[in-house]
Amino acid sequence: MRPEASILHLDLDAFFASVEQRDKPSLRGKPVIVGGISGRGVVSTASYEARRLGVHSAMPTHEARRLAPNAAYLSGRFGAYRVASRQVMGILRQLSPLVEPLSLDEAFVDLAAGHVTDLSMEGLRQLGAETRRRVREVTGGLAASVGIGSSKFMAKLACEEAKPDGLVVVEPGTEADRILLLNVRAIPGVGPATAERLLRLGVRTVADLRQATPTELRRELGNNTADWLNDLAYARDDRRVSPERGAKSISMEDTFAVDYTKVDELEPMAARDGALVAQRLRKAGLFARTVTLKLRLADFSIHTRSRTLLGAVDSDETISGVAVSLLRDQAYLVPQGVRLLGVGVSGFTTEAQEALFEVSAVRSDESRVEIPQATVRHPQGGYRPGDDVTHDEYGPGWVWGVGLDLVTVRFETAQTGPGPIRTFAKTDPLLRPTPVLVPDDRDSGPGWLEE
DNA sequence: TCTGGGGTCCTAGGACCC
DNA sequence: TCTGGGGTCCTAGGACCC
Repeated sequence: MRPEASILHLDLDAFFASVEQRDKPSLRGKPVIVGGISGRGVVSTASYEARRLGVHSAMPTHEARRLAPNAAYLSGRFGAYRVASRQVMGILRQLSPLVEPLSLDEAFVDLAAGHVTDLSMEGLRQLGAETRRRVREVTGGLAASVGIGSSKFMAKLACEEAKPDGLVVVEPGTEADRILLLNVRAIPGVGPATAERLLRLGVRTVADLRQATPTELRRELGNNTADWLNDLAYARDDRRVSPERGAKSISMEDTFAVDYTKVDELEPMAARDGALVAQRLRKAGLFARTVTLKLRLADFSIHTRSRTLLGAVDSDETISGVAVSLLRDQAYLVPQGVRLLGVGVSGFTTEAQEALFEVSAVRSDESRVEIPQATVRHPQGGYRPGDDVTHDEYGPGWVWGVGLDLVTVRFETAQTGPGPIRTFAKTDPLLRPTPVLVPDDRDSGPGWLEE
């Protein structure tokens, strides 16, 4: 905790859904849901109109469809989200070089390390308002909420309080009183499991937390969590804003439309995900020593196997080979039904340390597995709801609906106002996906998130 | 037609080393 | 000879976040 309120937290409101409403005028003021739109998908972001119907992030999409049958269901356009994110981070970096992005739509800023000199309450309110105004202007209309306080904890809570589309500055000295009535679930880092344990101690609110004895907290939660919670109960938090933390792992996973029960069917998936991960690794200029294979079974249990190699690698063949080998180690689980398979790498270095015998060990020990093309990821091929398309006659639009052979397009853009709908054959030579404007994405961060 | 796809951090036990 | 302690690396699982 600092003597002055010099940490700012910014969060874009209903980020993905807001970008969609910005670029699709006919969706403004309507419920919009971005997320997995297939049978086993979940909601990533719901617009505020959809939230009013009871839809929220992490909710299974089929449930959302029941609550909001008339909402627009979109897969998401990550290129567009990255562009907006980059614009916002740019605005924040003008306040201070110390910007810590937490995801595409959220960041901390250390104002004391920057060019901001007036840290008075009035000065901070102006700064917050101006930042929100700039975000709206530069991104073409996106709403951001801002919280400012004397620690990361207070700034984040203030931002939460400010939503939607608001600003809260917490006056230094008032922190400990302000949080007394908060439910412990409002503390970032306290999830369902920790809340449940706390409840067993009769702890519901921050005030209850102060009443609990350190001994019983430690017994129930372990020393680390107990001490950390005890500090937060009095709003003590001196975590620094640390920008540019390099990635520690890269992974890819897929939930299947139906469960798989045979290892042979899963091997190509493991190989493909391994190759995709290797591709991203090379793009980032990294090498990895550890490969992890993850399975989620029909009963939703998660099982991981990892192997750390003697050297750091980045080739499709090695990573795929290890992934397949790890899958074979887990083969005994497969008959229970596998609903998700994932491959991840970690233990990064910036130089190759490929130990040759390891590669050959993988090759000789494992029969070669053919690596299918990445396009398998979207087996329906081509068009997904919400995607940008261009028609030679009608111009730019977006995919409104996809049928067996047909695709329905709404011709409108951020600038046009609501536009007309037309249906085409998927194979129509005049229609094609609009090339995505992806910023070169060294600092792209996690790809998929809810707001 | 129950429950995504990224990530981060922590814990705990065993191997191994000094 | 009858019992150490610290540190690091590795693995598996779990909690949590957006």
